[in-house]
Amino acid sequence: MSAPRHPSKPATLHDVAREAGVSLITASRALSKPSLVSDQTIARVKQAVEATGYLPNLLAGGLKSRRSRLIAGILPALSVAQFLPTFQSLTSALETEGYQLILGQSSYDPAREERLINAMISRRPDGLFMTGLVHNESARQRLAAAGIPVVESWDFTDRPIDMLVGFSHVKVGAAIAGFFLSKGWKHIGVATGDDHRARLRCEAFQSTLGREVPTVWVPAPSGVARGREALRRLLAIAPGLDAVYCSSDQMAQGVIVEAQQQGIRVPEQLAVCGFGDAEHAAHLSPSITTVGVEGARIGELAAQMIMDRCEGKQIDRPVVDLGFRIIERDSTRR
Amino acid sequence: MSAPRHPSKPATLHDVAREAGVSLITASRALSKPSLVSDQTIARVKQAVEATGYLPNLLAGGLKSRRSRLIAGILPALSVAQFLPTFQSLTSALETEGYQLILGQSSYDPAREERLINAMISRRPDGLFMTGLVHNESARQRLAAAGIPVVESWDFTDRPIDMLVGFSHVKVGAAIAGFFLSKGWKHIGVATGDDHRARLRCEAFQSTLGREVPTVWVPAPSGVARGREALRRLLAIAPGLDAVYCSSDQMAQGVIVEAQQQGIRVPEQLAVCGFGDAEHAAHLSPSITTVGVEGARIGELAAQMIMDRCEGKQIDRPVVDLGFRIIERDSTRR
DNA sequence: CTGTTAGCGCATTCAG
DNA sequence: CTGAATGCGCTAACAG
Repeated sequence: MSAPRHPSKPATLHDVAREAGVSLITASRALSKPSLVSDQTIARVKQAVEATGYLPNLLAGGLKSRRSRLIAGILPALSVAQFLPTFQSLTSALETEGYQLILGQSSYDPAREERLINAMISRRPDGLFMTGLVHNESARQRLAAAGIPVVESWDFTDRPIDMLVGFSHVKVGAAIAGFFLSKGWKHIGVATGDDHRARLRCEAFQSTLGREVPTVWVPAPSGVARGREALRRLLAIAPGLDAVYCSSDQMAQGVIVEAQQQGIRVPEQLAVCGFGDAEHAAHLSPSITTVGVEGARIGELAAQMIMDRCEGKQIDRPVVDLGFRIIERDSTRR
Repeated sequence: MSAPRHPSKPATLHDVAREAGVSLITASRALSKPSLVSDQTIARVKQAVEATGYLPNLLAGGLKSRRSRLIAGILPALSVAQFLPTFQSLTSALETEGYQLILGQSSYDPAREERLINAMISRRPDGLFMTGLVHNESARQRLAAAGIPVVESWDFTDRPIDMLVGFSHVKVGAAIAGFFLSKGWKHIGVATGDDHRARLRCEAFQSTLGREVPTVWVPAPSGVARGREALRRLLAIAPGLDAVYCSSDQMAQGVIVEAQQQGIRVPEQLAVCGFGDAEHAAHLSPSITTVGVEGARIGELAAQMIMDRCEGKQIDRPVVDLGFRIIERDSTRR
């Protein structure tokens, strides 16, 4: 059995000040604005910190200073590999400056997303990072009203709530279609997740092709198993298929495995293109043609923009289009 | 250019109370302890909340109530796929009860881990979730002194700081060795990450085999590219290799790809076993033999244990060994 | 069921 | 360079 523990109350700045023989505020300054305090006093205070085992209470400090040094970060789900580099670099960049990330998962559900945004605002974060755009109007207004820096990402619009770092999925879809057209492939299919951004790419892909092509939708987040399933379903409706665009590299991998399993040679008989340039894409056999996106850079830039704004700086380019590039590898070279 | 925004100050509970014509505390209770307030008053307060656009300030509430409803969660890096199901379920379970997770990345660095733990404690979280055990003695004491529920995970010891949900990597290593021995393979090699838990498995693997075997270490986190590199290095030092244990399924996949590339048939000429039962492991060709671990369950259970303790409940089983199982698939069937 | 009082731990005034 | 007073927004404790 494990019982609740009732430890002695943690030391407060008050205890430190008493131990050091200085006033509360001097202790406070010694720790957070040392330039205002004599070296001697700083030394005494630091010693008192050691002696008492003091750790500051950032909640209390934040209440008065209105700076929580907390940044909210919302993504659909941690299991979506695409966003990991973004959140990894975002979290790292924040940590080095003493900020921490509060994580929220919206599960691709707009209602949950709105509840989550409200819950986050209630924590008075100094900023908020959103994967995707906020479409819900009342959530947009709440965020605007909160008056904190907000970075939307992984998508594009000229009118973000506040700031944006991303790229256009419409352009991605069109570029992939252009690539497919340049190859002269005739029997094209699509295996795609059903989330908003994948839909944008898919629609642009088809409208650039100038026609509808056989398409299989799978629930996001799409994985290897979904990719295998998708190819089976695609072949059932389009037996002569010779090229597939997949909404993620995980799906693409599933499609490739399923093809090989069925004795269909990739790329000779079936060309496959993914999206996201996942870690493994370059190292499989065949290596996967995909769309490279600067996921880590998104997190880095967003962290910088949010923190700069927290320092009161102006942001020269509040809307950044990082673009993308098609990375041709073996899965489409024949 | 994007300038700092200066919005009208957000509504406080004070504003709500005035709008509703009740006292501050009544408004507070109407929102957080409705059973103590008449339905009529609740209705008036809720209306006032709508009218003012009020969102509670959980920082302020937490300061007084000593309940931040914040849980700290520390992992080596978000890019380590193994821990994703754990953090996904942890975050979800917490969110449904109004708790949020503060994320920290320790980068497999003990010094960073300690700084991170201190930074987290400064936020006065109601609980802390650790991936792995806390080995640093001063960090252990800090955590014990903080008096909050702490769950260590993804490893095993009889003497955790507070609570534990995990399994023994020593037993895993021994079990894999037993599996390899039962197969009668003679020319065994190891491709492993250099992190603490992978080391434990590797040592137990070799000591159960009763001898040292050719081993290639790669820096954690290990990925597909590292797996390919590892097999090349292994073959250089052990040309007759016929079975490899890999410390992750990503590594295993890399080993398999590299083998196929070199014309080595898996499993006929080279048996490959991974660890973690990643999503893709079952769906590749060949499917990957691996060690299944209840990653999502770890997060779920940990969330429950932490939240129960926050409610003052006793935890019947503060140390839970979830075990593991070897999942034999095609990559070792010959 | 409702209200009054007090204070969580700290940082921001203002004053020496 | 140091200090005293004040209050951030909210809830616990006690009273009606």
